[in-house]
Amino acid sequence: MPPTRREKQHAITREEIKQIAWEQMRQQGTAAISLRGIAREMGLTAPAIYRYFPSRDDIITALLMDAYTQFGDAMEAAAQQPAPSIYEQIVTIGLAYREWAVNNRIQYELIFGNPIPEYAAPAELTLPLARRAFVPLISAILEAMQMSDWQPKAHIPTLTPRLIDAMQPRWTAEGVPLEGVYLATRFWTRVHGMVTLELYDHTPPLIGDASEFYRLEIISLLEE
Amino acid sequence: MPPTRREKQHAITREEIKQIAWEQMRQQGTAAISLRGIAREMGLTAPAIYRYFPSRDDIITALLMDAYTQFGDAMEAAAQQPAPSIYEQIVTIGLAYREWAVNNRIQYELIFGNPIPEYAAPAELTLPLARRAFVPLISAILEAMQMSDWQPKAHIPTLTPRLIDAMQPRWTAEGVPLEGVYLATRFWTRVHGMVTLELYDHTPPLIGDASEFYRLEIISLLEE
DNA sequence: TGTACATCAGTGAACGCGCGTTCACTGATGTAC
DNA sequence: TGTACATCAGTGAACGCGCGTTCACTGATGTAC
Repeated sequence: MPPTRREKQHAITREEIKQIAWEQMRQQGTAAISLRGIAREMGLTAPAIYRYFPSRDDIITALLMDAYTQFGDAMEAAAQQPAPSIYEQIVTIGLAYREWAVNNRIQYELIFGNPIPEYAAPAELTLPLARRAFVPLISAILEAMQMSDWQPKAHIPTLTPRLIDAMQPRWTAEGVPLEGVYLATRFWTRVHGMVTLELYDHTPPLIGDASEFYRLEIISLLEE
Repeated sequence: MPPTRREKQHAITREEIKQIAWEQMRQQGTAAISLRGIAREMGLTAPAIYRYFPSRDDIITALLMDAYTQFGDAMEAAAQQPAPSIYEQIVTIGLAYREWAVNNRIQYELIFGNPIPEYAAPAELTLPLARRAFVPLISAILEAMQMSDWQPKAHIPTLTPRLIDAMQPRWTAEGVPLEGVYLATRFWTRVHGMVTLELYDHTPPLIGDASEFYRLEIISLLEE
């Protein structure tokens, strides 16, 4: 059956609550979300919010899931952009990662920044969304590794026995080559470092143009 | 004049307040520091704390300055360790960076993590300490760059006009080569990415042994 | 088309809690003679 | 060495604020006949 007018209105108000919650986080940090504050902003009393969310923590969970979904959408869209080579496709994904983070700062912070005190995300809801968001990057890297003429292959350090022992139990069942995991982790840690230091305004004073620095680094990441 | 007994006791209690504040942050996140909570933990009433700090924000500032000082000490100690080559000295500093962060998680979080809502660090106090902490790394990199046979030189991407334009106004007065700034920023962003993702438990599930992964990356960072 | 009833959005008061800060005070510790 | 006084640590009550959540309720909107 189609949604009734009441159901539509309900969905609209839910959306409005989430938008105001994001605005609060934007202004005061992710931990500053407050149910009473949202109600105040909407011209409602606090208990009214309970018509739309069973508790404050459920609002946070909804925001987190939306953030992951949007992030995953952005990654998938980047992976689907036509690229002349798998090499350039990885660059596209890398650039899209920063692009999304810069344009959705607070969402990025909620996902990867400090956890909110007293709040624990329900893994069964967020983990699948988190996995989905990283699939495009990982499969692009795995695909690239299968090409015999791909440069970076030579630059992956020889994995030490100690690291192999630590990685093996996690990945043999999945049938993923350890070098692929290593490379994906390398990619992610570098990208994440640049993005967070840019968002928290640590690198811009150093290099002025964080976007251009990022671009050069992403390219050189694959030329190594 | 030497400190009196009262002054000594005063300093001890100040120290105790800071220790309990760290413990609070450790358990609930950096934003969870509470003056009343500290007093409660010490078996005092809240106003008693005002004998030792003029306000809650001054406690945070004291913690932040201690954190920067300890961080700087660790960096300087690493730079002073004898190393067979400047290359290995940079590796030592890189390893010391992670070592300090892992052993002083909450201090690292306070310095580089989400800002605390409603709190702004007084730049005139923290900035000099922040600068000092990065001097050892930057001078090591600059020193290494002057060696004609140093490998990484070839792997710094050619800086684009756009990036040069953005960097130049910040550094020409200092007399520092832009490639050095680029390389130091690269080093820091990579190190920071690995460390934060390890601390927030994002990479350990992927690679099992974050310490070993870090070591390989630091080495390959300089071999590139 | 009009009426009777159920559903739902939102209110207002209250609960119990925690927060940073101010203020007038008590009582112990240290200092000067 | 003993006394008078100043200094300082810490108390207890209060201020005004904000928080999430529960509860009995009003009044509007939608539904069934």
